[in-house]
Amino acid sequence: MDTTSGTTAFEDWDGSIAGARALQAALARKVRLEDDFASPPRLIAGFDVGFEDGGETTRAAAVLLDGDSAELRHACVARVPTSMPYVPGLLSFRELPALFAALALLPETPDLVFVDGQGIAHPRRLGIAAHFGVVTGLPCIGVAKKPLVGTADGVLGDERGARVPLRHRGEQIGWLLRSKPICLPLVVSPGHRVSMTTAVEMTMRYVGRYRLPEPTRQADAVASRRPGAAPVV
DNA sequence: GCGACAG
DNA sequence: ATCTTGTCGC
Repeated sequence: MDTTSGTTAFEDWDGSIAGARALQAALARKVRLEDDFASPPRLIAGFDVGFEDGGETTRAAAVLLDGDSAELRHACVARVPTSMPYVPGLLSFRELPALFAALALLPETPDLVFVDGQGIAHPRRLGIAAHFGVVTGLPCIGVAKKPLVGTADGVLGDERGARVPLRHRGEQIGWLLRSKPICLPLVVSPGHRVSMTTAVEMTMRYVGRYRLPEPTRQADAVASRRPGAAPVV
């Protein structure tokens, strides 16, 4: 895949909002929800996006962590001109170009990827994590801080690891996961080549002492330029 | 028609 | 997402 143009994922897109929704519906059919990745993963990755210049520049962070120890192995940042405004439901059209640029900077291909945002927990089942997975072919999991659509199927427990299905139009599209006591639950959903059950289990597997799982937390720190973030190479 | 709405 | 200080408490 050519990750330099920044438009690779949208070759069939006519540029319209209706066209974007149609493309999502078509790509959603290519999402695979069966586990299909090296398990246990040897190398995992985290992706997140931030902005500069009042939004004119999109900054994407990609980090690589050891799949066993969760130790940080690599961190990089890519910058691309922002090409679209934020439209609820069409986030991937705004942020994917930067994510592809960041992916191209990684020295190795991860076995499993965590993206900040929804997987299939989306109106047309193609949140940014699912879109990224289908286009790159990489196993992906979406970890969002709040839901876009869907309602909790039951009452979420207070203890660490408690989870409840997130449903939409009669089907489970993800989970509400209490990764840490007292904190608001995370919204976890499969993106591509990962099952519903494995999506939550892998997420909890990499949750340390913070609300976000390490891959996403590290990428978030780099993308948001927080002090203490991993030095970018 | 009204309200909601990942980042 | 981003703009921003202090403050309360598991």
